[in-house]
Amino acid sequence: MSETIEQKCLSKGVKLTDQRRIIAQVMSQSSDHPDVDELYIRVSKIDPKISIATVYRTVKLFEESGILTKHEFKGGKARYEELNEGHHDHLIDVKSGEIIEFVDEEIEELQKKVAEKYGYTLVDHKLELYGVKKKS
Amino acid sequence: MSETIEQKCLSKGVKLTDQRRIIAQVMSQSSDHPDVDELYIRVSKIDPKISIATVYRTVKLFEESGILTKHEFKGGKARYEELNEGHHDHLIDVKSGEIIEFVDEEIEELQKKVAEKYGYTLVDHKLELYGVKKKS
DNA sequence: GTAGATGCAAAGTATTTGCGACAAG
DNA sequence: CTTGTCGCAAATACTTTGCATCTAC
Repeated sequence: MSETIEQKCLSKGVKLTDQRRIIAQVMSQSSDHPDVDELYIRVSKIDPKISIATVYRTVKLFEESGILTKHEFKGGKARYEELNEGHHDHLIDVKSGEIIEFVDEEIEELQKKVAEKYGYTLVDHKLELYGVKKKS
Repeated sequence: MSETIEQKCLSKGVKLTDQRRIIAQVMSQSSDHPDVDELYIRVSKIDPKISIATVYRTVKLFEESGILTKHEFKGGKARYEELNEGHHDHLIDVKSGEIIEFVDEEIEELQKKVAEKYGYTLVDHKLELYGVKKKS
């Protein structure tokens, strides 16, 4: 287990409020990739007085602080995920919406090479695979 | 040169109106990846009476008909591009916003393999590289 | 004590839709 | 003719913001 979100807030100078603590806790416990509405529903169960504006403000702040990462998958709302040391990409089941995380070093390397080829240094990338489950 | 957008409309049974013809023409002549606002500005120069609702309806229709393809790059509005036989991905200059199209067969292959590995058939994918230009 | 965070409601964006008038096939 | 399209404005969906109040440090 790496640093908790609370520890990250401290080390990055992000003030810790009750609301932020709750949002951090919910995100840590979410292994899916909730959108803001879903996150709001989950935090509301812990503290019903939290407003959706605070949830929006907090995910944005956490994203800027490198605590969460934002995904904009096809045709939907922005979804968030805790950012850990291990980078990964996503394989999305187009039928069920299920998301599988994967890492492929070979692809990562090739991406860098492609950027180099055009005279760029890769600073970020987005790879999403959309698939249908095979009959087995 | 492959089929024109107008030809594609005919073969796909999409009714051709003046507005659609103009939008098709503008998209054909656009080598960048305009968003709806930008597209609206361009078509308005040809026919100022076209409404933005029609532009939205048309790009959606063209997308569903496989004539245009939609991109949702980071933190921006949806942008459209004419869909040709040649598939490609995008390398985006994070400073200037410039977009470079590229193809890398090796990456394409690896993507299929990754999907297979998890028991999926790849139906679509999205690969965007974000980079900064190297000093030369 | 003070700078920054919160809740609320109002304001912004981007996009979609209902409807009566109109045009393509 | 008849079905589908257009323009308009209103509606929707998601996200941001102004402001008065409150809270972490």
